[in-house]
Formats: sequence, structure tokens, C-alpha cells
Amino acid sequence: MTDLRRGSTQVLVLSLLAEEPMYGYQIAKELEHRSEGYFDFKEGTLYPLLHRMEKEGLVKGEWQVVEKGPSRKYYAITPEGRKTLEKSAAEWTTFSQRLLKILGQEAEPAST
Amino acid sequence: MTDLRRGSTQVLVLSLLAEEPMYGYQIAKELEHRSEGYFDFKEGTLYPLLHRMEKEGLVKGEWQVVEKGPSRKYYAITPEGRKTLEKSAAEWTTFSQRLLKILGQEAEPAST
DNA sequence: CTATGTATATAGATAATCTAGGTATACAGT
DNA sequence: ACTGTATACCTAGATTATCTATATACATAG
Repeated sequence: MTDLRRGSTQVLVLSLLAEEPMYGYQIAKELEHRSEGYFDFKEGTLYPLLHRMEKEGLVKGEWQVVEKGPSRKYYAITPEGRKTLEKSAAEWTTFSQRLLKILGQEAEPAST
Repeated sequence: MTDLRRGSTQVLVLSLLAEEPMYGYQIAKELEHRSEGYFDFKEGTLYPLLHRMEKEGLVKGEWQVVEKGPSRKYYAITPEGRKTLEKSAAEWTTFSQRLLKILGQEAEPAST
């Protein structure tokens, strides 16, 4: 399953952050919930990704102290992040369509 | 674009070989043609993949001498390859649907 | 004799992800 | 007091599909 998802992590994270700022743990839980358990982000994937995205200017992190429990680092999407999201979402859509076409999932009525 | 396609190469190759045996160069050209240039397999990807798939028993290669030009190694899909193809195609379909759902490509009518 | 197309092959680099570990707080159960 | 579970962050090292670049070899066109 790993290579299936390869490269999709970033666009998924960006799509969530486009709605509202979230912290890492929340992102993982939210994606798991929305996909009914299908997407299951590992910490070793998610946190380095968030750091990389921040370094690239796609998101901006900000620590927030919580009364009870560990502090959270909230990430907000930047204008550049939105641009990247739009572009990536379009690319993934094209890719999916191309792939499914080749795989014959187009559901053309069977000939003969 | 590299990580977009990651892992999809095998299922694409298998889907072609499910139709008829083909040789490496032919597979590359055929996929490029069917996708109108979208899929563009590199040699460094395709040949090692074919060797790996043969080692795993998904395909079986056979050299054929051609009157004019270099010999060709034709690959035929095995029963096990067909099983893998079915499973992989289903996985990719699920993945695509899940991804597009999260990305909001579902085209639900805007609320409000 | 050089370039292009056909056809296969491999060595080395790249990079996203996973595994497996770590730190720390809060709370429930024993 | 101790243990486990949930929350919340972090990173080092290994894995592996893919790409770049290079090599060999035959056929044909210029």
C-alpha cells in the first residue's frame, strides 16, 4: 500500500489545511476519520512532511499552549500552499483518470 | 510527477500484458500512445521492473529473434500475474476514489 | 561516418515513506 | 505508587521505486 499512496500525502494534508489550521495529530486523526480508516498516516511520514512544507513556504506553524496536555503546533496554509494545492489536486485528478482509463475501469459497455 | 506514478507502473504493465504478450520497448510505446503521451516510461524503470516481475512469477519472458533489428524479449502474463493484476487494479480504484473524495472532487453542490 | 530508431541492460543517485525508537502530560484502573 | 492508554511532538536509519546516464548492437538514411 505504501507506493500506492506515495506523493499523495502532501496534497491530502494541504486539502485539510485549506479548510482551517490544524495540528499534526489532528491531521492524522481527521484523515483517518474522513476515509473511514483507509488513510493511516504514520508519524514518521507526517511530521517530517510538515517540517518540509514549512521550509518550502506552503504552510506556517505556530505553537499553542493547551491547558491540559502537550502543546500543539498548528499549521496554517499559505497563499503559496493554496497555489500548490490547486495544481497538485488537478494533477492527481488527471493521473487518476488516465490510470483508470488504461486499467479499463471506464465501464464501456462490453463489445460482443 | 514521479511520486504521482509511484507504484502504478506494475499494474499498468500487467494490464497491457493481460491482452497479449509484448516486449519492453513495445510496452513503453503502447502506454505512451494510449495515454496520449501522459505515461512516459523510462528504460531505467521498465526493464528492472520486468526482471523483478519475472523473478516473482508474474510474467514470463521469452527471447525472439527478429529478421531485421535487435532481438526482442516477449513477456507473457502468468496466472499469478492475472491475480495480482485484479487485486492491484481494485486497490488503485479504491485509492483513487478515496483520494478524490478527500480532495473534494466529488462535485457535491455547494451548500449556502 | 554520423545520426536516428529500434531494443535491451545496468550502475548509481534521489527521495518519500516506514519502522522503531524517544520525550512529555493527563487520567483511569489497580 | 504503578501501569496502561490517549494525547502530542520529534528523529535516525532502512527500504525501495524511479530517474539519470551510460553501454551495447543492428538497420537505415543522409
